Amino acid sequence: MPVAAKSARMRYGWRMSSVSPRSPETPTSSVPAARRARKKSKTRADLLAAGTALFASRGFDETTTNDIAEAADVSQRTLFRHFATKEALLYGDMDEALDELRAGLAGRPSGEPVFTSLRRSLVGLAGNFEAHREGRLLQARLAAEYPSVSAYSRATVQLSWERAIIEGLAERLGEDPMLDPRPEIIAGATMSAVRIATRQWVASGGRADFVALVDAAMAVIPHLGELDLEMVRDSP
Amino acid sequence: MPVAAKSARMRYGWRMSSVSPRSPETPTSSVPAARRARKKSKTRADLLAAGTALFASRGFDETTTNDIAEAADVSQRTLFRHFATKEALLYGDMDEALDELRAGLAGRPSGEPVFTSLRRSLVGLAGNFEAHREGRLLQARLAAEYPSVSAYSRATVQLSWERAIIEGLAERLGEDPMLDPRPEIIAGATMSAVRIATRQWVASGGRADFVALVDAAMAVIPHLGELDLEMVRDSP
DNA sequence: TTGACTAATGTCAGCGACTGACATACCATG
DNA sequence: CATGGTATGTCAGTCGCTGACATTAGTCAA
Repeated sequence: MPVAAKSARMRYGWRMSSVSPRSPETPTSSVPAARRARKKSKTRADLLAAGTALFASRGFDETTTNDIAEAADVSQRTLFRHFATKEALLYGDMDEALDELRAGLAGRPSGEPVFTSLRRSLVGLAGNFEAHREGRLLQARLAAEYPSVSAYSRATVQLSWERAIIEGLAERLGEDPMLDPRPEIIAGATMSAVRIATRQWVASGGRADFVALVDAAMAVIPHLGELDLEMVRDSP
Repeated sequence: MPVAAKSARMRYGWRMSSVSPRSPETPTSSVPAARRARKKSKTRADLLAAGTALFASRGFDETTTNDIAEAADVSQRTLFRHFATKEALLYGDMDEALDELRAGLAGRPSGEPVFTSLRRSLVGLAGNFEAHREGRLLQARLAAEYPSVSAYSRATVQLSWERAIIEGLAERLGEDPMLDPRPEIIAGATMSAVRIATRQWVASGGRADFVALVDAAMAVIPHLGELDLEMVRDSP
């Protein structure tokens, strides 16, 4: 029961391309010259599995990178060749989610209203969360307990989503995101919506409907302007 | 010229209350029993000054915490008693900005429209930036160059502002921020506006009018709803 | 003034994330 | 099979950061 961990680390975490395990072509035959890639993928997958298991049972700070490497039967050095940081290892399966988000945004029909496109794209993210419920819940719980995990989530994982949204929206709007502030502003509001939805989803133990939660939070964005007229809070 | 630093560290950074240097009561007399506090403040100030100077001349990763401690003529252990992390030392003068933001929000008249309150409160932040131009520019430049600094800025500094805004808005709206998503959504959009404004301000070398920049970015928030109707981007 | 009390600092040993350098094993390819 | 490149192992080292304990020095009451 590490009391909100008094310490922890974090580095950024980008780079490291190495394609995710994915389906190795076809179980057999086809392209026989891929053993090397398959072994590499396996090493990565082993590390991911070992890390997840240890983090879940012991906690984040309580697990050393050496523990993980040994559990995966590789050297610590190999671990750090696959993952830039300990945190990156915890979020090692997040690339797919990013891809789905990007693809979702890019795939929306041209004439569709912006917020509709955004909401529909987030369905992809939501689906990914439900498809990896246990892993996502673990990540969320560790982020709630360990500051370094929380920081990594915000500064790396969520930032990558935000950037994907900014680029996707700018593309749809046909504007340069460095000149038109709207994509970035919308992305900021959207990330808040995603955090709200995630928090509620985690609180429900992953049983709530993620899509509905995101939609509910997203729904308030277009109505923010109405608040500008309200003269709230007359002291009772 | 560290090429976007290949490595760096970060921990969270909260805790550590120790009041900022502020005015030590009165130059003389008054409360003579405060030498201890003054010395502590001086140590902190020395560390801050040493850190700033070294970071500016050598870079962030290129400066060790030991370098800073020695430059300030204290032990490394003392440095870490004053600042939880190396990054927290770089942002050691940011508390004032947070206080101004909080106070600004709390001090706005009750009947004032929400966005007006927010914009006026951000004037405090802007003023703080202009009052500490060199320091803020250094922080921004280091954040652009070193991932660990950027991560800390996002995950700690900006998060504290965001929380202040959420709490301030919830208070004004008389709502529980855990039930009403609007404060958090607005805060997310606002933080994007602040980042946009900061980026432009830094690009201008700190010469642009920060208040005007924030206002310009904030101005689009109430009009986000209009985007929902647009059917943009008909391929040319 | 003196003598406890305690807050601030120093010292030291150590943990653990991460890295560079070099060696080795192994798959790929002509 | 020879050649080459890539994934991995080994090892030593850096650096941020921490716990434990000793020391210094304001503080405050008698």
